[in-house]
Amino acid sequence: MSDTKQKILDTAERLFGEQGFGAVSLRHIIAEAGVNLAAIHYHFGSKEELLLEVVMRKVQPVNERRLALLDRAEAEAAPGAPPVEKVLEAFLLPPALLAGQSPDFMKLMGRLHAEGSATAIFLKHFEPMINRFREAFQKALPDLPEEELAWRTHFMIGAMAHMLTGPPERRPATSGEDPCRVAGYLIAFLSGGLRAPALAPALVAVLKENQ
Amino acid sequence: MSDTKQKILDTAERLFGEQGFGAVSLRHIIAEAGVNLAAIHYHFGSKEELLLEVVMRKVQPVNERRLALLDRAEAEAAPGAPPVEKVLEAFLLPPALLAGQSPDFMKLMGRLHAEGSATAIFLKHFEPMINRFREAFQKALPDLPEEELAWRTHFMIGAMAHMLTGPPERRPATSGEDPCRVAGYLIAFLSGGLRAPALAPALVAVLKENQ
DNA sequence: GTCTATACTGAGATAGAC
DNA sequence: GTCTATCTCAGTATAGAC
Repeated sequence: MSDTKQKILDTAERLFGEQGFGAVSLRHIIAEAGVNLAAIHYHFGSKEELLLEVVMRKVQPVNERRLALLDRAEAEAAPGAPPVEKVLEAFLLPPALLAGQSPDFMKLMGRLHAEGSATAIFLKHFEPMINRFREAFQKALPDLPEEELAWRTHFMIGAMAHMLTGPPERRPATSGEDPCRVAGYLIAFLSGGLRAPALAPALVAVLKENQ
Repeated sequence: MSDTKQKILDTAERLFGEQGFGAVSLRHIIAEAGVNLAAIHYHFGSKEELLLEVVMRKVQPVNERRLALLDRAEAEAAPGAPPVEKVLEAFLLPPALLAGQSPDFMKLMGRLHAEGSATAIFLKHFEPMINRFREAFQKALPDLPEEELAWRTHFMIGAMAHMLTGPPERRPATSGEDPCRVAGYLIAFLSGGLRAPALAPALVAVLKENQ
């Protein structure tokens, strides 16, 4: 990779992390990086795509670590399947540790997560990993209807994303601000949710009455 | 409220809903509303604050309905406290119904939710309601340590927000696309999570080893 | 293939007349 | 309260030097 491209990525990562995506203009970045404005568009095409590369550079190792932990859990549980808790651990621990190290960076993730524009590219990078985990959850919860498992996975991602990228002023205080402790809270919570009995038709009826 | 202000709010709500916040310029809005550009800054101060008012106008009734349902659940359970499921129902059903009616609008909520800037004002409007619900959850789950309950509430809000405002292409398919059914899935999931046993210290130790 | 200089279009914001 | 005119600054596009 060229030196210019490298400098742009490093500077953008720092400035985006410190001040947020919207607050940092391309002209701020080129001033600090000592490069030309057009170099950004030459190497990345647009500000959005620059952000995407900045984020992906840090997220890739997290996803690799997730898969490695899942591999290990499956090897340990063979010939059976690992329990929900172990799958959750593999999925949640790597990003929780990253969040503990660089909270600023996670705010950027939150932006990408909330934006529609980058979703397609985002999904492409995550899909192989997500699919591996979906299978693992299905094996750990064989009795749950498929549609309900899909929704529970959706809820899980929401809870995780909010924990990782949510605004700091809304985060509860934690003894020691220990990322492992918070990850533990989340694993306990999610395993309870994933293991809950499937939705009873009676509840849907009650909800319809109240609407 | 002046006619100009009303026209701006109505037009902004429609355009933001149809095309998203970033894609709609103030100049689009004034063209369709037939008002002057400066009128927006006179009445709202900035584009961000306009969005905030647009959103709040629709969210206020939802919060009122939440409190009314909680009141009713508490009256029915007196002299005891309502179970977690009933509290969740009061909290989740009103926004789920709104999301079913106007999915476009919920994407705007997602933006506010993800942005740091509006958080303070956002919080001020939600705090009284959130506090009422926090108390209700505490009464329904008297054995859970306070710190852990705070985190579980945080996770709950993340799961709800992701269900309501998440990108449509990531939402699982649902039989009949019934908002009550999805709300039911969420209530079943969250009551399992909230009722889960408190975090075991052993789990934290295991996580620390793997880090 | 890389990078620089410069120009273009459209955004949100504002001062001051009415 | 409302409008005109104007300002500043953003992201983007292109022509051409190395």
